Amino acid sequence: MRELDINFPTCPVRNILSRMSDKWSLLVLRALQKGGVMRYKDLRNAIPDISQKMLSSTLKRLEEDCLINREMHKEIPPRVEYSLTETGKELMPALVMMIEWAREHFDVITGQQSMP
Amino acid sequence: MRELDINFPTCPVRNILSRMSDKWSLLVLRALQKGGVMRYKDLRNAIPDISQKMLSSTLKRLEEDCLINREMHKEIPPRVEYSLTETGKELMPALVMMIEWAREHFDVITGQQSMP
DNA sequence: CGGTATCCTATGCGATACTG
DNA sequence: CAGTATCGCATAGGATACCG
Repeated sequence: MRELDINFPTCPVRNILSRMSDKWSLLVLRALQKGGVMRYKDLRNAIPDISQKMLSSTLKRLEEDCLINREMHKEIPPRVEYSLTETGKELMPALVMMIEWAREHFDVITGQQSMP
Repeated sequence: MRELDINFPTCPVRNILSRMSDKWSLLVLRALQKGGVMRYKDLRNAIPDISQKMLSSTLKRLEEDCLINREMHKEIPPRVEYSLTETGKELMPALVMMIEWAREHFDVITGQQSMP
């Protein structure tokens, strides 16, 4: 019951929200939820317009934040598999709710003005 | 059952998520959920480190997206009240879930590395 | 295949000053 | 009180080339 801390970066809400507020993280998480265990290339196919650079850095960030697992198989050619961690999976209900909400209200939200 | 559209900006999920992925929108929505009807100054107090410029532009964007109401009372001095629309309120369960998740997993997520 | 490294630019955002 | 207007910068992110 400490509703006190509203300062960034110690406030959990501020801190975590700031990690989600980038262009690709949520989309990568969603792709992994739908795809299960996925390779780097699978993720590029799932999100065609993400650049290599951004996919790499997003994956690294998510791994550091313990939201995804990265399993490296030392073969030739190399094979790397990504999947959600338990922590990551526990975020999914909230993310799915946001996505459902987005689908339901898309027309209202985008109706009045244009998205550049 | 059209799971096909993954292109921005026509994909509802891509489109809506991109609107949420800024520094302040979710925090403003959360403040309005906790505070109910709030004036401009109330919001500045609730989020002390937001600049006037960003609060203004965030509010304008949220209003255009039909997530908040802006009610202008033509008095002197002026009084402007902000509140969540029905559409905005319907997003709250998902946002609250994300916040709960953030609180529960804050330690795990921030444990390994430092947040600059 | 699964990435880095480098360069470059658009823009999100903050600070400050001003206004009806 | 509730905002604009203006300036300036840091950085998120794209394009391209290269690597083990």
